[in-house]
Amino acid sequence: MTLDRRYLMRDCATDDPLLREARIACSQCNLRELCLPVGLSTDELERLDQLVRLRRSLRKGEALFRTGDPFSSLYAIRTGMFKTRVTSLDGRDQVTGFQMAGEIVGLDGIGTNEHACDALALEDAEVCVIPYVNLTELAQQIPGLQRHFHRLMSREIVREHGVMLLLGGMRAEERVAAFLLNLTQRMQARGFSSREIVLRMTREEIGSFLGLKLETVSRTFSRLADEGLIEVQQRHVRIVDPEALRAILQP
Amino acid sequence: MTLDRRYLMRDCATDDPLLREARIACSQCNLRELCLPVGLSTDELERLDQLVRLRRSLRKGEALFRTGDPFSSLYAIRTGMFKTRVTSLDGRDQVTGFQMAGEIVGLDGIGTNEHACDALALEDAEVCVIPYVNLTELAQQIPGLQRHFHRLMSREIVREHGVMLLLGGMRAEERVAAFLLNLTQRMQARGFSSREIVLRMTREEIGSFLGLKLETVSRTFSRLADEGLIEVQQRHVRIVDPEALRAILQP
DNA sequence: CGACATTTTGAACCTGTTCAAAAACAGTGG
DNA sequence: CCACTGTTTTTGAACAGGTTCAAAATGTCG
Repeated sequence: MTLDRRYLMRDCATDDPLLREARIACSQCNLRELCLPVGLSTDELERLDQLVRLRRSLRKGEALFRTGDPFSSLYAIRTGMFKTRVTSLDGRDQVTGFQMAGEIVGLDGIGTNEHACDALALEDAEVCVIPYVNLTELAQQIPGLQRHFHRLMSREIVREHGVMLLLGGMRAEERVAAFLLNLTQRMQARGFSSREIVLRMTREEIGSFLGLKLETVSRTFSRLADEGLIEVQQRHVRIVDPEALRAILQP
Repeated sequence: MTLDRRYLMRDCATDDPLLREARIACSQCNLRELCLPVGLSTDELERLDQLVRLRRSLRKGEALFRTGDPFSSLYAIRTGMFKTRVTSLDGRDQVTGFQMAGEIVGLDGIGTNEHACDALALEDAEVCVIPYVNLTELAQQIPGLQRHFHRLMSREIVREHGVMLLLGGMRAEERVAAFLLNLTQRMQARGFSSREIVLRMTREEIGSFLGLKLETVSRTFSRLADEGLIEVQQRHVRIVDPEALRAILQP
């Protein structure tokens, strides 16, 4: 499952209209081992191609959808990183996750037919549009797709359990270590170095995700750097001692 | 949608074997407006009856499933309250939710075919066993059921977003207020008083859910009681001033 | 009734927050 | 290309909310 790194890194910003036809089919996509097509037969994959016909390009900062938007589609991220966030009645907000290539966003909208969070592009990005009704129709015919879709949602639930564990009990240093390790792990699964990270989000966004203030995130980075576990230069983070970082999580 | 309160409160502890045949069909169940059957036609409901043929009784403290258990079924809670919790590598655990009648547990297992959390009965309880493969087969034939099942999972994701918001940013008093209001709301939807709560969990379990220590939970209860917002006698909580409680969440 | 678990309350402590200011950086337009 | 403006990041010092440790009170169950 080695992916073509150059392809993933290619410049995906375009001046094209908001929506345009998909030029690359799921069956040809090099994210197919990570994305919706996982486990489908060649035959089934071709039927999936029929479904995912639209792409959408976003500029940095643009919203893929916002809380209250009518729900119609899921989105598979092709390039770029997103954040999802919820906002409480009194205006405080909480980043609920950072999503990258091959991951699906929009599942929150199925429950009420309205999106329940904002999804914002942290950099120029491109997504495949998966109309939900078409997906369910197809899933009705392809049990494997049905099953995979359920798995996807279940994994999202389990991922959130992990975040709750982090937010509920860990201290700042543990949260930051868990965050970095999680990022490297996911980058690695996409064929990138497991040591070099380029953060696409601000300290404040990291803090919001981790339940910390931005100053605490910054200080924790500095401390980990002082101790020689990482090297930090703005948004470039180099994991110097992954083992020590892991050790923070298993005292 | 008023439910028969006496029925919900009935003593459900039995000396029956672990599993036994369901005597009450989904189509007859007075939780049908809350549970899996929501929105199904009479005809479809009868097919659901075929699927949910087993019941399981649990004693207080017993596990419905544990992390690592092979996943085979979802469970619809008929009576009794449950908690779900995850445990980190170093043994700390986090309560991820409290579930009550009409709610579905076990969705965490779909992703990996193994349960990813523990589900424990906080009191004597009874659940309907919903074999997952049968459910998906039926969902394949009944689009409405398929849709409803997706909604169920999506709502769980959104619920967890709310918990993340709570854990990430709220202070102790807000967390406790949110917890109490959420409980009353759910009790009310089940035909109970929205003012009287009997907590089925310890202060420690509440604390674990809210990301607080048990002492903090206790102190916060005491403070809210001093201020006249609630009355606390051990596990009996009476909401004296619901508006003031809500006001805590919208400063 | 007695043993054990749960809850309450107090006081000292600590981690992360708040407020503030300087430094580094990014984007803009001349 | 550089200067300029606004944003992001770093760091310091005082502060506060929640934790920790401890002990008493209350409740529960055999």
